[in-house]
Amino acid sequence: MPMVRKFERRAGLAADDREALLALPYQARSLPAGAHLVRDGDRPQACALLLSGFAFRHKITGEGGRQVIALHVPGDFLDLQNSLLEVSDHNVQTLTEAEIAFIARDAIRELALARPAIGVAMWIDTLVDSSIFREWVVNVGRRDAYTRVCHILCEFSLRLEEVGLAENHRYELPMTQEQLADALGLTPVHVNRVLRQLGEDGLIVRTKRVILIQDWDRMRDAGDFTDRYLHYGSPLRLSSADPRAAR
Amino acid sequence: MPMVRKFERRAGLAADDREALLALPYQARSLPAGAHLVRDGDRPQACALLLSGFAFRHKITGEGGRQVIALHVPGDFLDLQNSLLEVSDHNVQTLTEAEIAFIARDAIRELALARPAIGVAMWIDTLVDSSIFREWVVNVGRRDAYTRVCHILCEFSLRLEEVGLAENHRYELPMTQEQLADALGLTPVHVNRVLRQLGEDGLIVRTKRVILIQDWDRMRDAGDFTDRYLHYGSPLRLSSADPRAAR
DNA sequence: GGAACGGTCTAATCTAGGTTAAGTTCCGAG
DNA sequence: CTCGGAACTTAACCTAGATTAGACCGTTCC
Repeated sequence: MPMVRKFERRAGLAADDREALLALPYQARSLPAGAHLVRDGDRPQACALLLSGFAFRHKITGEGGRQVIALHVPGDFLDLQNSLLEVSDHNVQTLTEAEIAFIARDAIRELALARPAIGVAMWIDTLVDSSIFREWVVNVGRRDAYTRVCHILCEFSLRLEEVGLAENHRYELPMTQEQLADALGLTPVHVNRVLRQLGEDGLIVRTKRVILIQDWDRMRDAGDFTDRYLHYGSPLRLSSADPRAAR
Repeated sequence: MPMVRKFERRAGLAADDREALLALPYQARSLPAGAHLVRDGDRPQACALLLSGFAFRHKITGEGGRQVIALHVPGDFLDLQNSLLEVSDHNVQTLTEAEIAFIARDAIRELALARPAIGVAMWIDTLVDSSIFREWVVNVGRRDAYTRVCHILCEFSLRLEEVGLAENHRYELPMTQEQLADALGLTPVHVNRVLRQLGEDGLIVRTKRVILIQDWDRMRDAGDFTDRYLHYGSPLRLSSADPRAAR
């Protein structure tokens, strides 16, 4: 399970915590593209872990505009926050066909209380999500369209590489240009213009939906991108067996 | 301590957890407006709790643009995420003169591990922060300037009321128009235009920096605002003594 | 008292990105 | 094989908000 690996890297779980995490009862289901997992206003009873495929979170404004808030790749928890907050404040939907493990809210909460190291690991997971939200606020609020598109393509490249779905900055973009536009606060027309421009500028090559970033350094600069906010590396050392926690 | 009250409302702490939370060692300091608490790239060793005054978080883009990511009111933890993530991905600064309690990173982590109910309460706190980030992505990404300004003024009204700093939708805005612009992804010039317009439309009255929302319902509609994302109300029942956690 | 300064306000002009409207390409279904 | 629909693409035009440039405060500090 990639999720367990991610937790271990980030929070350094002890063996028994690892067991407990894997012992979580879940129900796996396969869902088609576009399936709704949580709707704004719902009181969800289960929390979803993405096993394969892609999903996204979004909100709809009063005027009917849609803002995509997050993209999720395999191994991501889709809505850990719904285990602790009573009513959902946004929608979660599959982007592609996806396999999803549903874990009961209560099971998550109980595990977090019974095994604090796991609680902290899940907490960290949501903190990294937060960090990405913050970067998206910046992307959408203060970068021009060209930079913005470059930035998100860089982010996707790293995140997909992390789960083995990209190699040498080459990956299949799991979303339509319209969805991409909704993630960037732009119109599909303009996203298309920028993508064409990126091709002409020799930054990317597109064939269907696969993106190849030709020159990572130039792309990173063009996208004002650093990976700091993704919080890879530098794992914490925390576990129930940690001596510092022994009191 | 307003922070403890907030936690109790949200996570329903037991008496001994309450004690432990209050027993956290801290160092209180008074800081002038504009003081830097954390800088992007830092490895902070302490976590700050805002006792009085205001603070904000922001990021600077490569082109020098600034995006304000969050406003914090008394009782807010400013950077709980820094207790668990190694290097900070953004800046935190006081907005006004402020009293701040610094709590050692390790103390927070140890408490979260030793008293899972408190860990969960802190987790919830960061989840609510997240929810606000998400709303800000939407605000900045998909709402026009007019709606955007109304929305943030509504948010501030409720959040300030929550900590006793607003009454009848009347409060002192703790930031300059330039800072407001940076929070909204707009220019100060345009923020000024919109504020004037809001006055002309009879939605607000401004005298110096105090804002009075004259007609809350109209303002809420104009700002496409709902308070769902602030996650007030509906407390969870969780504590170390919770029978469900006893295993 | 006045100089310097940070904040507010305003008008004039400009442009990045939105809007509208088609055409095109690609598939899957029948 | 061809029909229908969704995604992509492009061009022409338009507008919300940016940019630029000052004027006009208060207030603090000589």
